[in-house]
Amino acid sequence: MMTKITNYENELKTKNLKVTPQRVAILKEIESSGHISIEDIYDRIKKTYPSISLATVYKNINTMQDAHILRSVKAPSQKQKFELCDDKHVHVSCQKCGRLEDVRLDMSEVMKTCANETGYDIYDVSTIFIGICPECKKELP
Amino acid sequence: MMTKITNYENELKTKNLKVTPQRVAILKEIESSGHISIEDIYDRIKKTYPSISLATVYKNINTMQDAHILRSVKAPSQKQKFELCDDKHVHVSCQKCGRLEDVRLDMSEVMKTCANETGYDIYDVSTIFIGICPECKKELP
DNA sequence: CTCTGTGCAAAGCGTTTGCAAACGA
DNA sequence: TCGTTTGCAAACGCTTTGCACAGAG
Repeated sequence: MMTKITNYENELKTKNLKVTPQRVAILKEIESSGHISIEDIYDRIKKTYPSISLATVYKNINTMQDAHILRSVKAPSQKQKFELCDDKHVHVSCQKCGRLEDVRLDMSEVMKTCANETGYDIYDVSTIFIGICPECKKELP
Repeated sequence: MMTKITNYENELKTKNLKVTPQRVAILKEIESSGHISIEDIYDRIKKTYPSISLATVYKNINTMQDAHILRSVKAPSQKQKFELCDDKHVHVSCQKCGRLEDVRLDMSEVMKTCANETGYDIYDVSTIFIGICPECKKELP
């Protein structure tokens, strides 16, 4: 079975990016959390890699976004978070507690409809459902 | 026929917000443009209302967002923009030229599916399709 | 009259940049 | 070795805040 490290290495090499411990650490944090903010990535990596700089995290997030390895998710009134591009899913955000969850929901039909209506070539879609999660519902009047 | 001004007044009064010329001007700019950034709102209003302050625009955008009169739209690698909450539509963004367009596309079925799968009460959805617009397609290899 | 909203200037914060040293290929 | 990446510190730009005054209800 292929290890994750090897996958990250291939992913980076394919895009002509060098494989550095910082980049691998960032990708590991993003994968293990699903979606995570820059500050949280930095805080977590610093525990095992104290010399890493916040600027390095920023630079790498930008580089890897440009290379379509990562993408950003932004729920209303929350920090930008990042996730791996190969995760095909939508998001649901609780307006009350702020949690952000992944939902396996196929958007390919809607993408086709949008392409037909607009004449655009559609190759991605970012979807965030806004609502109240089951836990918060219990606590409401 | 009811004027727009009256609508804005009612909208604000219903939410216990005072009707000020600044707020009405902001709402007018957002409505006429569909979606617009804070800086653009400020620049346009200043032409007819030179004394308005950027801080006032920020404060009002936040207040009216909290009151669910406005909502924000954020396409990847672009500034936050704002639109009226009563506009039910999705967005399509061209990755090449950056334009953002509205698309009348009904998401209510997808919202139901999401609610069923997650147990959330879903009351809104933010959708941005990413692609290449017809004009930019012509210029590509 | 009272409380909310406005304008200004300053502070705050997240993000980017420039540069020399370190590192990957 | 050569081009890329890192870390640091300073700079930047967007957003928020505090306060005195003005304005809406």
